[in-house]
Amino acid sequence: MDTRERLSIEAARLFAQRGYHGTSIADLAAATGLQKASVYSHISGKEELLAEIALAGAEAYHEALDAIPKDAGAGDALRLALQAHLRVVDRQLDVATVWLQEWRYLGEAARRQFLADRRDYERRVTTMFERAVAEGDLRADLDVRRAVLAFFSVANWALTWMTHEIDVDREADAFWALLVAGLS
Amino acid sequence: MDTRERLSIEAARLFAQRGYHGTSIADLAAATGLQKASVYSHISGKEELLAEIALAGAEAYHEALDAIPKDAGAGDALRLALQAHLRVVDRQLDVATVWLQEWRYLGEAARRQFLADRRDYERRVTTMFERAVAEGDLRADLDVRRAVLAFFSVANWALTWMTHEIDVDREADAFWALLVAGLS
DNA sequence: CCATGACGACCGATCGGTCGGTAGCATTAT
DNA sequence: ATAATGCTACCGACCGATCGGTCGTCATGG
Repeated sequence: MDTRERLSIEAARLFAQRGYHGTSIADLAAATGLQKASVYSHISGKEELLAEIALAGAEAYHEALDAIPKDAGAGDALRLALQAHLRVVDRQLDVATVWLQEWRYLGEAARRQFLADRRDYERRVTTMFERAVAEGDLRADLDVRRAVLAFFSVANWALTWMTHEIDVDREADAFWALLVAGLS
Repeated sequence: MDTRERLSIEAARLFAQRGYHGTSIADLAAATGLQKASVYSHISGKEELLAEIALAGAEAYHEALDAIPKDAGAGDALRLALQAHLRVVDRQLDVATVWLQEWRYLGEAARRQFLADRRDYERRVTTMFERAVAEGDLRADLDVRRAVLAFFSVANWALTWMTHEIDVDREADAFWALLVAGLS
């Protein structure tokens, strides 16, 4: 693995653990076994790393949605979407953490890109809910806005309880079943 | 309002907005119209403010639960608990944000206290779920652990969409109804 | 008269970032 | 085949700015 890639990975780890402002370039250099000055042979500044990680998060979520079979039923596609989201959280926990918590420290340009990507992602899931209602897989009188919020609530809160011991796909299925069937 | 209280309020606002490490004592002094040195007439250090705000969050959540009538049915008590939580988010958005996002920068002692308070809070809600199942207000085969996680997912994700235009109690009721009835 | 709170000046440490220089290696010219 | 060249990654030393925090002083009001 080349040095540039190691910098990204270690930066994601440190940003997720100590926060963007709580991580210094000296910390990052130490974590990669470099001197501070050497870090700047690979990056133009600290914020470049944050932007890169945040956009990598968006890409991961979008790609996870892309992998859902096009011929899946609308209801089942949502179950797979929750699986896809939780898989990203599990396999790229640091990136997902930065994506959720540290994006607000992005500069103007990168922040705009981030928000656009996130809005697209939410839009795709919203469309899936609308399809599921239209196809009769979900209640006809469903409040789609709140349903989408509930979906992302569960999906994003997973950051706080996710561990590698968990069977992610099973867990996602169980949560989806709970949401679909209701508590009563 | 005395100076010490203004410091707490402005600190919560700044910590919520820019993060703990992204907020300097100079920022806080400017926000309260003081000189940096004067801030230290009221606090012993930056971390004291973070600890105070984090513990204030815990207190707010616990008090909100306390206000639920003891004679409410177990199922209805959970609806009221979601109301109570969302009311804290709405009325003390800054404190709730720090409680959720910035607590990890607490020192050892304060962190332990924070985690204990949060565990107690989760325990109280878990007990309410168990009662609701026992009393037949929720499904007998309910997976309580996942149900509690779903509850806190929705409750805590509210930070991201809460605005003062929203009728909090109605919103909480609508979300609770959605969780109880399910998506299908 | 004295306790409190505000203040300007200052502290050592660390921040993000820059500088000139060099070791190592591949490409090219002789 | 060898010497000169160019390039990349790395480094120690350093930059001005800012960090959290301290000091001695002074004004004010009970």
